[in-house]
Amino acid sequence: MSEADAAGTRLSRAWFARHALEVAPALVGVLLERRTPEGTWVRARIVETEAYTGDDPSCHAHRGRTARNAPLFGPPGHAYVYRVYGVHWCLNVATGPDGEAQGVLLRAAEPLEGLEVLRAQRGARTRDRDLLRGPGRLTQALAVDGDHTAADLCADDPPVVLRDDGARPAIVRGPRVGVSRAADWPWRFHAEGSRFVSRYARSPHAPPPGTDRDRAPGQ
DNA sequence: TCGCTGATCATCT
DNA sequence: GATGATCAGCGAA
Repeated sequence: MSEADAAGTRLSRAWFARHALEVAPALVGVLLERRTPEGTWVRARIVETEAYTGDDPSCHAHRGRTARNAPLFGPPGHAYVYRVYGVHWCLNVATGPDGEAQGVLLRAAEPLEGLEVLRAQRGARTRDRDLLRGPGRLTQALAVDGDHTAADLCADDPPVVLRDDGARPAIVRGPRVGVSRAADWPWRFHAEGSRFVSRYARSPHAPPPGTDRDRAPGQ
């Protein structure tokens, strides 16, 4: 299947120029596509996302703009890729108005096409369920790394294509995974019943549930 | 399937 | 110098 054969419409910059809490659930069910160097396509359906904003103590941009987090400030629709634990990469998409720090982390996806390509990246023995289950696994399988930060995903030939084919899975909302601050904010969204959603793990550094002093604003 | 542990380094204080 | 928006591998249940 070529890009021209793909059903649905690519997500526009205007689509991303909304609040992260609106974009994050809307991204669940969206197609995530990556063209290999050989010209074949890998396709997956996003099943899990998390929202981050500058008001949020766990957001990288909470303390202001730095060289690393600059892509989070926009323009919307640009990638923010960062290294975590010195080992893995995480892929975000900037959202909200240009100049405001907001983004959505892509945490997990269900592989649809090009499974052999994903296995080549992740290891031949990797179970299908684990190919894209988790933000670090997702970037490894799709060969996304720091070279892609600040890339415009709404451009003509982006490294990663986001496409809406009309799928509207039921969405579950809950606390985010692995964050040590604002751990109780229900800013994680995932497809109900999906086997490809990452396992929920509260950060070992997070305070006990219910003790966060900051409450999620307006939610 | 769950819980635990070490790996490993860019970024920021 | 401390700290993670994580993962693989292991043993236990």
